[in-house]
Amino acid sequence: MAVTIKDVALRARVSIASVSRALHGTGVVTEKTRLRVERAARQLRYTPHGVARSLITRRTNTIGVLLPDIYGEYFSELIRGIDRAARLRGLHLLVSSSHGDAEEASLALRSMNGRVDGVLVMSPYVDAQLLGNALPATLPTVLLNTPDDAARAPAFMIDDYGGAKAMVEHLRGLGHMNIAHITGPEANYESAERLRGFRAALGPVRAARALVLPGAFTEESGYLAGRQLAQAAPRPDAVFAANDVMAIGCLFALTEAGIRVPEDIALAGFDDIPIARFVTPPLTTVRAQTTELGRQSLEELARAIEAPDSVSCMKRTLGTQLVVRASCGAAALSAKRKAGDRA
Amino acid sequence: MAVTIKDVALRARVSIASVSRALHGTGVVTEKTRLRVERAARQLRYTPHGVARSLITRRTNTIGVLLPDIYGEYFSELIRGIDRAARLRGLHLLVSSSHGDAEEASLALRSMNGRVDGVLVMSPYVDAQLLGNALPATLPTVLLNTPDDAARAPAFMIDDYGGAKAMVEHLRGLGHMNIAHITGPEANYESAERLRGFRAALGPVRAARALVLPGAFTEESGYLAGRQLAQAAPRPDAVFAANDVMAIGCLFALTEAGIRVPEDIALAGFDDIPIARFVTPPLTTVRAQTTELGRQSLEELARAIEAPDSVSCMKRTLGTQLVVRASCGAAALSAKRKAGDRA
DNA sequence: GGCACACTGGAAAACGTTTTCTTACAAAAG
DNA sequence: CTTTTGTAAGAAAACGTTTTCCAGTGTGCC
Repeated sequence: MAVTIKDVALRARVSIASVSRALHGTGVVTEKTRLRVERAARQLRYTPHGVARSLITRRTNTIGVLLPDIYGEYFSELIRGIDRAARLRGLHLLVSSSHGDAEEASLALRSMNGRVDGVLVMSPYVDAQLLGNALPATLPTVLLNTPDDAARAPAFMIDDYGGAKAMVEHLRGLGHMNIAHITGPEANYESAERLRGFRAALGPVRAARALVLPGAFTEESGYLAGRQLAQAAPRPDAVFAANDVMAIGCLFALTEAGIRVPEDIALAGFDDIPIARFVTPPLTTVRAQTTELGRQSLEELARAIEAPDSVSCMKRTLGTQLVVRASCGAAALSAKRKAGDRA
Repeated sequence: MAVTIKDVALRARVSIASVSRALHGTGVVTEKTRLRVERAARQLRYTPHGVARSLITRRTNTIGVLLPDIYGEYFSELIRGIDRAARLRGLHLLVSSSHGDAEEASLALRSMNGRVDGVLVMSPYVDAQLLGNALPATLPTVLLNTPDDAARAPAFMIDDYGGAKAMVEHLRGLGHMNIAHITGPEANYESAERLRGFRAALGPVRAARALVLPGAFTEESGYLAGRQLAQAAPRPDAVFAANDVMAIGCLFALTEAGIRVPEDIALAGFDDIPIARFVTPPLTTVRAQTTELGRQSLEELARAIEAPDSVSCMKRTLGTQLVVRASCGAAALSAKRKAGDRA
């Protein structure tokens, strides 16, 4: 049986109230009793029972994090941002991932009820509407990259559309005429937005003719798409993959097939994961502020928890940045950038 | 104010006890009252308060995960293994990372007290002894890759020593005489074990002469080591990096310096992260069963929670596997393997 | 020396559940 | 018709804390 506050009180020969006061620093206690309590607590190795504590204080110091997946560098970066900000505020993270459908996500959300002070929800597959029913209206919530029309919670987004558009425009500016696209998973919101940006940059006519290969945000799917590209006739002169890991998988398939990047075909990705600059050739990509997205959304959530009244339901879109490296064939520019890039 | 069981009881005109019985399926209730309760619960959107629930049931269905870091593909893989197994068992994950010193880790552990049913601790920097004081003796614990002499908890390890030794022996077998090593962080247990394996494979004389470059398990540190290697005279004919991301950083630096891999210098890593096979040339590495490590340790913890008496303090070492790809220069063998590798 | 006052520490309520114990009621058996 | 048995539902205890309220003690002032 674990040692409770009662045991400490018994040993220190004081009431449990005094133990609480002495250990927690709150309330006034005599120096003498404080020492007695502290000694007893130390001897018994007493640690307050977190659950009992939060039941009465109505604070768990924990925030729930609902993610579609947890796998790969992208989520690693995101969680890092969340984790850092949480640590800074003394908050813990209750994570829950792999939520294919609304049913599962809803269940996970319900089971978090009363165990967290707020939730951070990233649900690119499921509309926020459906999730709404799962969580009590009072629970502070912040959405990440989640399609939500009737925003009833603050939401943070990456400018998937704008980033993709800018990248494709950049490729066009380099003289590439025939640009292919490797998409993300079908029902994914971000994936759809990036595809939309791709199409917008091409214009309706070219977009209709463009080669669009289905991917799944995985190295494997990028590799398979790369193999298809290697055999395509006519072969596109540029490929824009919806994320970096697919771009890297694709790069490998192309290299394997003897197709040179960027000489024979230009390549670009999205996200700027850390490894992107370390592949050969270094990957031109769209920098999404993934860590920052995690950080900001947690900060906003923390604010919402502190002051539930001032919740603003604002929607904030984080801008992206074109990162030109060698893989797109903008050689001169790339060389110049690269020097500063690692400084 | 959130809706509680009392509100449901009031609305359904039954006692709170009946509400609990009706909703939870336990105990006997009349069909009529069950329906009444269910209707009331639905109308009020009642969700049980997790904290209150676990206070009385003495079950949180949550396990604490203490990691030194959360960043990068390695941890991503590890967490994936843990997460999957946890999901299968209906367990939640309370993660806590970035624990440089024993103080921090100890604090994190204490704050988990009473909020988790057990803890999974990976602490390659801090001896388990020091951690011991932080957690109540009764709390089920499983250690991962943590140095622990007086094992008082089940422990799972990767065979860092054996894997490194096998790899270096492989490199020697290919005819490489002068093999360099890029280490992990200084105080890290796994890093030390891999270095030990490296030295053992070389033998004392060669080991003393070998070039050992300090790294930090990051792409950046691998890149910097690669730059040093490029300028080293005499240049080693093989490099064994203590993990894959450093190997990839190193590969980039070498390529950048016009040094060909594997023609001019052979390269090998450790971990077999997913991206390893997609760099050019594909990376020869030691496959550590990272996901499996996560899975097995969680399963063991779950067992320990179910049956606290049968806790065996066993120490289990997961074997590694040599994955020969092109980067080490074993071209013929590599080609053969590669075909099956992706099948 | 007596009274007010400051201050310390204890008793008890509260948090939202689950579960045990008890009660009430109905049906069956004598 | 009375007693027993069985079942359903309510009352209350329990989980381990924090915190409010109150009592008791000692000190300072008149």
